[in-house]
Amino acid sequence: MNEEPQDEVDRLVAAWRTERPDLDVEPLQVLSRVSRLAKHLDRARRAAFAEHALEPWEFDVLTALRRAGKPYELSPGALIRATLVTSGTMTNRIDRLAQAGLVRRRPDPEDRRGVLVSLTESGLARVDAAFAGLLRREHDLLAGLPLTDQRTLSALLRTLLAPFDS
Amino acid sequence: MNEEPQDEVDRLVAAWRTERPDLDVEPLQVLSRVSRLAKHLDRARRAAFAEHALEPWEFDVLTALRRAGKPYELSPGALIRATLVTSGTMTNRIDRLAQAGLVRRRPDPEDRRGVLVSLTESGLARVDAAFAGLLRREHDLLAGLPLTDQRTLSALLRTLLAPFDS
DNA sequence: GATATGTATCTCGATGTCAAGACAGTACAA
DNA sequence: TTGTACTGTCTTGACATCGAGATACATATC
Repeated sequence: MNEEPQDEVDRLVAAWRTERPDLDVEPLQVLSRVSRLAKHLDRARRAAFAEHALEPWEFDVLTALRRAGKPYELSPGALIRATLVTSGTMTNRIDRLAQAGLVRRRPDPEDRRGVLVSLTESGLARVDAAFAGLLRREHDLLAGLPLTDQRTLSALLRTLLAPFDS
Repeated sequence: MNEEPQDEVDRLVAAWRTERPDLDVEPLQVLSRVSRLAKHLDRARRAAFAEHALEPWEFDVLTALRRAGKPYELSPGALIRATLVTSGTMTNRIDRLAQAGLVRRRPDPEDRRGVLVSLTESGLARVDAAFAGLLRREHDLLAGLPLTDQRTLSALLRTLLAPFDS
């Protein structure tokens, strides 16, 4: 009845079942794996971006602008919603990206409280190169999973994610 | 052929397909969802622990010790491997947990380079209470997913995770 | 038993993040 | 048109993390 552990979470769950047999630790099977996998993915992404001299936080902001399409321009507020960081963090990020010449800021002509942030030529080139590299790496990470399984997986994850994004 | 977007990742993927139709962005369907879900989970965990006056990083260390079973004692190296942080971070965490009276340090009698960290009475009580609370919350987060789907999901995630943990 | 290599932990400086709050401008209702 | 609540952005201070390097001890090889 007891399977061989195949990853750290199997070992973690087995340990809890020994220590706290009174608790239902089934949720960990899913959620601990999500957290641990995300941590590993962060590291892999960091390595992928290093080839293009980009930090993950820089990439996050630049891709949000890139996805917006021409003229690659969004407000700080829109960037905050896209990246799930606080406003203080975003101000700081935009400052440093502007200093690096990857984005530029201009006042929003329609709202005098507002600002608009856009990609520079250099920012556009860098994010396009880094994104292609990232996709190659991510493709390799998923190589062990048939496409039908990937589809199943993303559908199940979507169900969990939807309540947060609504 | 185009489905309605149901979460942020659906929108993100659709945007990429418009902007970069030359790239295969299928990997994002899985991996972006993992990252985004992990970010939301971090927030939910933070809220759950706040009820027990614990930070997530404190919980991570305390549960690793708790899972080890009596006498709830591990080396800093073992804690590093369990939590995926660097040695400098772990030293700092142990310092603060010791100061808070939740763990204690003693020299390893078998290796004079080493140290052993163990839960105090107070640390044990706190981690047990917080863990039970966390499981309740995580159970609720998964309530929308039938158990068979949860099993499918964890099996697929395990496949992705196994290479990292080997 | 001397030397070289490896392991365990800690120290230190730099950095990115968050939370709370300040401030300017907008929207809406009385 | 005046007040009130709200929105968008930025500032500040505290803090957890990382990476590189230092130190002490252990292990292997000759």
